[in-house]
Amino acid sequence: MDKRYSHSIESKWQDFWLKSNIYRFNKGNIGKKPLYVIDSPPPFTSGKLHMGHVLSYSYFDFAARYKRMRGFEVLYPQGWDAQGFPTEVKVEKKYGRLKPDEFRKKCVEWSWEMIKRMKEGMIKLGFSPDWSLEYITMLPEYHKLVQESIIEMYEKGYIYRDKHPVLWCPRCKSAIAKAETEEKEEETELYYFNFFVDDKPLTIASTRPELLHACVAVLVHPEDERYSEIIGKKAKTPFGKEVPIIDENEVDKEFGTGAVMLCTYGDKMDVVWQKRHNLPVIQALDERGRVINSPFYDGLNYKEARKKVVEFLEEKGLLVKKDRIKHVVKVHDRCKHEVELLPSMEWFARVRENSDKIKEMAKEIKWVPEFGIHYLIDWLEHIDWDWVISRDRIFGTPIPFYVCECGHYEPVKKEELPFYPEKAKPRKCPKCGKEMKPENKVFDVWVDSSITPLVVSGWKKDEELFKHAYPTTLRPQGVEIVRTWAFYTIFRSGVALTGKKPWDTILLNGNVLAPDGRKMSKSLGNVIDPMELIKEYPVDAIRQWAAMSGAMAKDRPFSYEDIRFAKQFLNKYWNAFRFVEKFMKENSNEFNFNELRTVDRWIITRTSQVIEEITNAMENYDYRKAITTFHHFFWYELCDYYLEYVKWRVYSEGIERDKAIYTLKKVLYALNKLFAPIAPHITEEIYHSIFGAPEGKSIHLTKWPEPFEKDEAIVEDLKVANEIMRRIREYKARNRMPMNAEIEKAILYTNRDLKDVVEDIKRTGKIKELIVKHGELNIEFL
RNA sequence: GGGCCCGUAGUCGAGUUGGCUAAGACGCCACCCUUACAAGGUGGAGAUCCCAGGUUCGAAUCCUGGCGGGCCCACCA
Repeated sequence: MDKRYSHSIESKWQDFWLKSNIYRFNKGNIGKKPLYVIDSPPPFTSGKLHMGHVLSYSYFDFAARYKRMRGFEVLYPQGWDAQGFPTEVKVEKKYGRLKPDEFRKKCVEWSWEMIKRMKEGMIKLGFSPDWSLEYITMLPEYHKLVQESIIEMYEKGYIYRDKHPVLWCPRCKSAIAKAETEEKEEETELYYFNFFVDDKPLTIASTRPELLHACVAVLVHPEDERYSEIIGKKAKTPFGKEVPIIDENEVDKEFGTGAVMLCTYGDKMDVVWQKRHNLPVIQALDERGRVINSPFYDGLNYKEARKKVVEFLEEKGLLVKKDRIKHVVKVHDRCKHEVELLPSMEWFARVRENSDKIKEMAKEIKWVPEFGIHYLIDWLEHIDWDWVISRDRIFGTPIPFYVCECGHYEPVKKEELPFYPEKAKPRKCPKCGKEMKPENKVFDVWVDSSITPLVVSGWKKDEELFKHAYPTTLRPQGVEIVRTWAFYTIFRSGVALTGKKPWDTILLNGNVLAPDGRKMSKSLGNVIDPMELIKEYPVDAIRQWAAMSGAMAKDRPFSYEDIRFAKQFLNKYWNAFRFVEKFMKENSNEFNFNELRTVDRWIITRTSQVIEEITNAMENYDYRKAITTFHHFFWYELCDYYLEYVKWRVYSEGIERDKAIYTLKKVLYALNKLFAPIAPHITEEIYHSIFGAPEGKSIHLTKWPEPFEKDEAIVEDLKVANEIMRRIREYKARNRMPMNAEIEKAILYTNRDLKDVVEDIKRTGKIKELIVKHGELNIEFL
C-alpha cells in the first residue's frame, strides 16, 4: 500500500469502473433479482455542478451502491434537462438573434457541451449511473415521448386550449415567464371615485382608473358591514355600465374603501377572481399596451389614458380624493418596462379538478422525511387555475397540435411523431375546411420532466421492462421543487397516464448553504464550487460530508469541519489497513467463535451489532446515522482498543497470533464493505490491495455483510477492560511516560470475571506484574 | 397574512416512543514521536438544552403561550 491515500488512487478506480461497465443494468435479471429503479433527477444543463447536486446525487448513489450489494438489479439512469429559457439567453448573448431552426441548433450544440462538462464532474464525484441509460430532453426520441404523453392526456380529457392571461411585455411584444420579471417599488396615486348602487354612491379605490372600461365586477368582503346589504346587487360604473357586486373572502377590508373594482386585468388577483367567479373578460389593452374597447380613449398608452379618465371623473364630480401610496410593480427584467396581463390563447392541463386524486396518490407514496408531503398538500389546496403548459419559446418540445382560425384544434397523428411545426404536413380543418396551422408554441419544461419515471422504466418503448420497473422505487429530489417536479410528475405519470403512483418512496434533500449560513450566491461571493473542493479533498471525504449532512429536507450550511474530519478519517482508515496489511496476506487457520479469545469475540460481536445498525440506517436512507456509527466504531473501538489489544499477539508466534489474524480478516473485510457505498474508492483500493480481490472484480458487486455470531455479555466485560486501558494511558500521560513505557506492578480491582482479557490488558499496557482483586473497578500502580 | 421547519458549549450538531453523569466533531489549553497513523495519542476547560407556565415520581424530549431564526406560498386592487 502507498504511504498515503491519494487522488490518483481515486481516478484509477473511476477509470476502472467506467471501462469495466460494472454498473450496467442487466435486463436479463428481471424476474431473477428484485429491481431497484431510481428516477434520478435530470439536472438542468447549466454546465456547472453545484454543492446541491453533490449532496442530492450522493444520496441516491449511496442507495444504488447499497442496493446492488443487497442483491438488487439497480436501474440507475442519468438524464439531462436540456431545454429552457436560461439556455436561450446564453445562446442569444453569444450568437445574437437567429432564425428559429438555426437558433435551436445552436441551443442543442451548447447543451451538448454543458452535458459533457457536467458528466465529467459526475464521474469525478464517483457517481455510478449506467451511462448507457442517458436520456436528454432535447432529443427527438424524448420529444416523441412527451408529445405522445400529451396526446394521450388530451384524448383522456386532461388537455384544453383557452384564452388565459399571461405576463406580457408591451415593449418587447412578447409573453414572458414570471421568472423573467423583477419587482420595482414605486410611488403612485390611489384614486377614490364613485360607482352607484340604487343611485347611492359607492366609493371604490384604484391605482389604475384607466382600466375602468374593463371593469367586470365589484368585490367586497362578506363580513364587511358597510356593504352587507348591497351584495348581489348591481353597481353602475362611471361609464354607466352595470356590474355585479360579489362577496369575496380575499378582499382586504382595510385597504382603500374595502370595495374593489375587478378589471381584466389589472393584477394577478383579478385573474384569480375572474376565474373563480366566472366573470366575462374585456380585453383592456392590446399587445403594444394601448387601450382598446374603451368609450373614448382607445389607442392611448396607460399613462395618457389614466389622465383622460381622471379628468372625466373630475368633470363628472365623481372623483372623491387621491392618496399617494407606495406599491410594487412587476417589470420585465431585461427592458425594465412595466409588465401587463393580457389574455392570450394558451394550452392547459386540468390540475384543478384532479387535485383530490393527486393528493390521494401522494399519500400512497412514502415521503422521507414525512413532513415533505405538506408542501404538496398545501399547494394543492391553493391552486387558483389550471397549469399553463404552453410557452412562446423556441428551445422546447413543440406542442403536437394543429389549430384552426375557426377555433377548432386537434392533435397530430401518433405515427407523425415527433412533430416539428416547420416540417408539419398540411391539414384541412374538419369543421370549416380551411387550412389548419401547426402550433408554434412549445411546452413548459416541467412537461418534459414530469414523465421521467415513465421514460426510465421503458414506457411505450419496452413493455416488458415497464411492467416490472414501474412504479419506480425511488425519486430523490430537492424539497424546493415539490410543488413543481413532484407535483407535475404525480399528476402526469401517475394520475393521468398510468393510474399508478410513480414511485414507492420520495427522498427529499435540503439546500446547501454557505458556511456562513446564508444562501450561496455569486453576489455574496460565498459560492463553493465542488470542482474546486475536489482538488483539496478526496472524493470519499466529500461523499462522507454528504452523508453527514443528513437526509432531512432541511437546509444546512456547508461544513469545512465535517469535510476535514472526513478526510482525517480516511487517513486513519488507510493507516489502520497499512498496519494489518502484512498479516492479511498470510494464510490463516479457521476458528470457531468459541475457540477465540474474549477480545476477538468482543470485536466480532460489536461488528455484528454495527452491521445491523448500519444496515438498518441504510434501509431508512439515514446516511448520517450510518456514517457516524461507522466512524465511531472504527475509530474509537476498533482502532483505539482492538488494534492495540492485538499487537502483542501479532508480533509474536503461535496459535494466539493465528486467532488474531483470523479475527482481523473477518472483521475488516466486513467493515470495508459497510463503508463501500459511501466511500467507494478507498474501499475498492483496499479490497484489491489488502484482500487480494481478483483482477476485474469490484467490491461494489460483492455481497453486503450479514451479522456474525454474537455474545453480548462480552460487550459489558470489554467496557470494563477498555476503561482500565484508558486509565493505564491516563496514568502514563500524567507521568509524562511514553505509551510503550513499562509498568512494574499494578493491582486491578473488578467485580467481573475478565478471564483471558487480563492477559491482553497486561500485555497491551506493558505491565510486568498485574494482580487482579475483587472490588470496585479501579487500578492501582505500584 | 397562510403553511412548514427549527432554537442544545465559541462554532456545527446527536439525542425528541419522557428515565444513566446531555454523544460526537471543529476550535481552545496542557502533555506525549508510542515499530498503522503528529493528518496521531492522552488529559482538561467549556451548556440556566431560547423564555414562561403546565402535565408527571421524573421534561432537552409531551402540552399551552411567548420570543427569535429559516424556508415556501400569497400579497393591497
